[in-house]
Amino acid sequence: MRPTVHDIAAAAGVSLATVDRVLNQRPGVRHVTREKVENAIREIGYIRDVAAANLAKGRTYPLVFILPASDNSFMHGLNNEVRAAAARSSVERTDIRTLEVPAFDPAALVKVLDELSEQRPSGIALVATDAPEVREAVDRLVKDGIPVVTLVSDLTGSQRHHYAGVDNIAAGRTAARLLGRFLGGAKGEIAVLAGSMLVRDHRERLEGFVAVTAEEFPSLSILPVIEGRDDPEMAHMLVADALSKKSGIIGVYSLGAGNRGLIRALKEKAVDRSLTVIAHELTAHTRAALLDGTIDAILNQDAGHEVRSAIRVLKAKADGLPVIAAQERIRLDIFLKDNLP
Amino acid sequence: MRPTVHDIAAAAGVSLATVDRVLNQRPGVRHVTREKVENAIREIGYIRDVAAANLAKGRTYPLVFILPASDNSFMHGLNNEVRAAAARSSVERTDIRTLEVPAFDPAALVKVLDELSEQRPSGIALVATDAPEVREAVDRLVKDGIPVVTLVSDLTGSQRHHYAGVDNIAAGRTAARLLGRFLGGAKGEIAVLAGSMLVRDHRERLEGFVAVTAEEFPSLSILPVIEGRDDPEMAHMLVADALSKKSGIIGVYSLGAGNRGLIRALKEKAVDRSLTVIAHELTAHTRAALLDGTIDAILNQDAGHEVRSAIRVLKAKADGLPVIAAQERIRLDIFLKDNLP
DNA sequence: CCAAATCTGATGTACGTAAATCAAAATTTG
DNA sequence: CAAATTTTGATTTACGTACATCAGATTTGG
Repeated sequence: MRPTVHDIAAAAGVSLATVDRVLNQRPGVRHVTREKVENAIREIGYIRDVAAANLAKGRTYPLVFILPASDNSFMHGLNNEVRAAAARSSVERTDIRTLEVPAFDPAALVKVLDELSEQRPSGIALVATDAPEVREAVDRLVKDGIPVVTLVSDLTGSQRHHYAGVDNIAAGRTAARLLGRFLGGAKGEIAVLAGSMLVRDHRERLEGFVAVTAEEFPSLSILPVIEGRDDPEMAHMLVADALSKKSGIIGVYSLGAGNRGLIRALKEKAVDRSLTVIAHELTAHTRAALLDGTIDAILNQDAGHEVRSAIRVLKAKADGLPVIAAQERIRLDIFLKDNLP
Repeated sequence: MRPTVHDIAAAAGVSLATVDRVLNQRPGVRHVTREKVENAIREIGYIRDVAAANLAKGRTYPLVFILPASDNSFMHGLNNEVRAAAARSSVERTDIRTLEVPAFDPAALVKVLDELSEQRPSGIALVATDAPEVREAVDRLVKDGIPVVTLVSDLTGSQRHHYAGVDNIAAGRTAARLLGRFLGGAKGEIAVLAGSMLVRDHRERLEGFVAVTAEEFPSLSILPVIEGRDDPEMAHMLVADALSKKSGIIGVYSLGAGNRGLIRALKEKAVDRSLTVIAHELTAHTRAALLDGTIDAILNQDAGHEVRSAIRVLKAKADGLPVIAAQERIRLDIFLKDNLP
């Protein structure tokens, strides 16, 4: 049988009330007594029954998700997953609130973060915009003892407790190797479509992609990055233009959102050419394009896993509990035609 | 606030005791009264607080994992993950026992399953051997109300509640497409190394592999399957032999275990040839081979996820709770050099 | 219509922890 | 050394559910 608070009291030779004071760091316990209790806890290997504790406390975990107000499939999907998690709130004792902030706007994000520090939620998950002032705001929250996890896009150098997202450098490298291998040593140009070089995840994907292409596939040359702002219309225009002008393009890497426009451009301009195309994020559009052969592979991060992982980690941190690292690692999904979910 | 049993009692105009009798399907409630209570439950949207219920019951979930006594890295890994889960037992209220049965031995498996039906554990997870008598034994357990999930290898046609493993046909198809694309239209022979055609997962992988190769890469011809019994020594011998005799081999698909032997054979016999190799299961050996270029891609199923998923599902089924389907889907990991964990 | 059988209500205890109250003991301070 | 202060103990209630007991009510069969 698992030891209880009573066992601690007996082992330490103190009363239940004192054990409670120590466990919940309430004042009114002499240093020596506190140590006696702490030793007893260690010796008998007591683990707090979180379920019982939460029941007694009537505890819920107020969590806040801060998402960018971007109008693309991926962010919609992410939003849906947060909503789905919120629907499970009563069972999971969470109370999830979503805040939308303008995309690519560090100041707005900082403002929201600072306001949250007043309300002291049990935890905060945010899609980070990579800027020094955001880093500082996050560090302030962490210093205040509020668990913070970054979602999808990390904030390197900050004190955030955890990052629930994929390794974007690895993603870019993987894309490069897939593209290189699929092209089988052919010589030609590669077009790269990104959202914006101002977001860290896109920069990292590009970095990885360029590195592996240069190292291992020297016959491929990467054209200057096309920045489509994750906007289908813009992506369509820019890609169509590039395909018209450059006849040497044999491959495309789309590392951001706005793939709807890319796919349209490919269908218009490249029916006769056999381009090899790798894109990010599995959506209805990219899925169809993968199935009809317009796209050759899709790299994906599972928004549902990211959201659930963020919640698990935030709850664990709020309770000072350990997390299962392997479980919280967000994997890069590689989809070919054959292994679509 | 979330409704409680008291709210049901008030809403239905009955006593707490009657509500309890209905909720826990105890006898002594007239049909009309039962319906009144059930309606109230539905109307106020009552959800049982599982944590409180488990606390009151002092409930633990005795779970049994039945694993084949195979001496390969994957099964060792699976075993370790079960042990790791068992170590978390006190926190998760589980009581996990592992039973080892001889591999590929339906009779032994059936015997164990039938014995378990006496002990009535909260749930059973098994690596299924594909045979009619096993199917029947599983169906008997399910009929008895014991939750059963298959692990790694499914038991199609049985009544098992869930399968915690990858889609092996999709895995085979994916391997074929990767291999075909990596080979870029070259003409030649493909060697396939399997454990045994008596296990369903291997059969399915082969089936998927053959289908896609035939459909989409007609320039590749698949040699008769080499059955290495998941044994490194045997695999080494057979593969070395094949490589010596067949100079037309340009690719290898290893769909089972025993990759240690395969890798050794490749290093001995194919240093001068540029073979494209795809293997299953990420182990220390295959990882090293991927990094040094001996293997080009690894398809993997994450044993840790499979075990944790099986536990979650078994607990949920034992409580009659729903599962998050997307969360329990075991994904096929594709590893290249660049996205290794 | 009455006894027997069946159903329902009222009540109390338990699970492991949190949190509060009040009394008693120990310690510190003047 | 007494008073003030701090520390500790004892006890109670609560969280939401499970489960048992016993008394009272209702229904059923003869």
